[in-house]
Amino acid sequence: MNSKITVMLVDDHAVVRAGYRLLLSQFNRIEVVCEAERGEEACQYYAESNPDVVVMDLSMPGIGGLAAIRRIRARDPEARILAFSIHDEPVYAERALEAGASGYITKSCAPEILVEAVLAVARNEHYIEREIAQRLAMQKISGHDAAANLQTLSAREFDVFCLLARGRTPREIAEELRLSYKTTANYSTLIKSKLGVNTSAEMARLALQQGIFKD
Amino acid sequence: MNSKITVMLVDDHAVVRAGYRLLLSQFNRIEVVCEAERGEEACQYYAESNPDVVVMDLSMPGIGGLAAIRRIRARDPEARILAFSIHDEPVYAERALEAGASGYITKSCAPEILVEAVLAVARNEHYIEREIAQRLAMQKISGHDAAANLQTLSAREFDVFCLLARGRTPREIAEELRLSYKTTANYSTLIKSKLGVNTSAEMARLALQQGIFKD
DNA sequence: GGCTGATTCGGGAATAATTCCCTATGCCTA
DNA sequence: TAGGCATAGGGAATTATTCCCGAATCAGCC
Repeated sequence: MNSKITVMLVDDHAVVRAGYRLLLSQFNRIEVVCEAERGEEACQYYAESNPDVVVMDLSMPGIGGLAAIRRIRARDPEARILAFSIHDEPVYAERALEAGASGYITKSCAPEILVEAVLAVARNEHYIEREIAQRLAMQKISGHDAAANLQTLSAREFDVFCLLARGRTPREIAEELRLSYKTTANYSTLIKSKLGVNTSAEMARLALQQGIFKD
Repeated sequence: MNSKITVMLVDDHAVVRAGYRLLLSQFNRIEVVCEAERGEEACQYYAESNPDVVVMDLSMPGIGGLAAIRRIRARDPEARILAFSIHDEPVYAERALEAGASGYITKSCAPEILVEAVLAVARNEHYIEREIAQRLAMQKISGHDAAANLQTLSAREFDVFCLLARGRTPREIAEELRLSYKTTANYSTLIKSKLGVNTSAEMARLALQQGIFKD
């Protein structure tokens, strides 16, 4: 394999894409052969241009980056995809790798890291940004994944969860459910710990993501 | 003025900055003379290198892009600043222009638009991305109510609001924005009172309703 | 029946967060 | 140049949160 590493860029921001293209093109072992700005396009173009490496942004309109990763990998289990995201929360890396990405780096990284990661993924290696990898490892030990853990809530816990997510305070909930304020306060702590969140704002977002409320 | 247009890039993502530099450097009328990765740096470097145009990302740690715009304009009312943001919600454009930016474009735009905008701002013109301008205009006409309370927040208050709504605690926000924990705690109370909410969960729902986050 | 385990409910006490009030600085405008 | 905001934070009283604990209830199951 003496030929160049061919790369497809997937990012909904055209300027950003143009920047990466220039950045990668400085290395003559790398050639950007294709760009896509949405997940659907990425799947289609992948089949056509069959690049060695896909550099995939995760947050895009339409089917997101994760779905695109899954779809590409379903058709070609050998596909090597580098997730390139603005999010430095380990949960995003987790999802990307589960979906079939070979690597995960954030846009906060140094330019060299992007190149390094592309080369690593092209060599069929995994590449996860150092800091994220560490935080992921820490989480694995204490193990929590909020959405999955929603199911672990008991009936009563779920009642309290809904009200907390809707913006009620433990005091108000106690009155509404005719419980002691101590009870709801204790539930609040317990629920947060079960879901692996720190604030009621996170509960609200979780509830909305899970479609527990209509608005 | 036959000389080049000098540009300072401000963005906390090093890769992204490197990409823009390459992108802009393709046009020989433009020269990137300076980069900064935080608002504080931007203010300092502006005074030193005195560029024709500042391309400023809005979301950065420390003093955000808005504060940096304000600070630079306070010292040099002639400063020409192009806000360059990932947010396509009109409220962000509004705030940037209020702060003294001459233009507002998003990272979703085509590469040519960035160059076009830089050139326009250098000519002392205003440049607002078409779609954003239209949506801003529509909002002005229909005089939005729900967002009315949000508009009463000051720039800094809005920063803190966004982070609270995203589930950060005042402690975390203090660290992120390099403020005293007392300050963010006080802001938290003030914001809740201004918005007429009691909990961070309500803030999260408000923010989602207003489309301040996409997920 | 009696045993086990989960769920529900709440008290006590230490710790942390929230709130209200106040100060101080810088900047902007009248 | 005085007044008004926006910003930043200290002090102190009040509340909330958290962790640890005990008790009742109810289920299923030898």
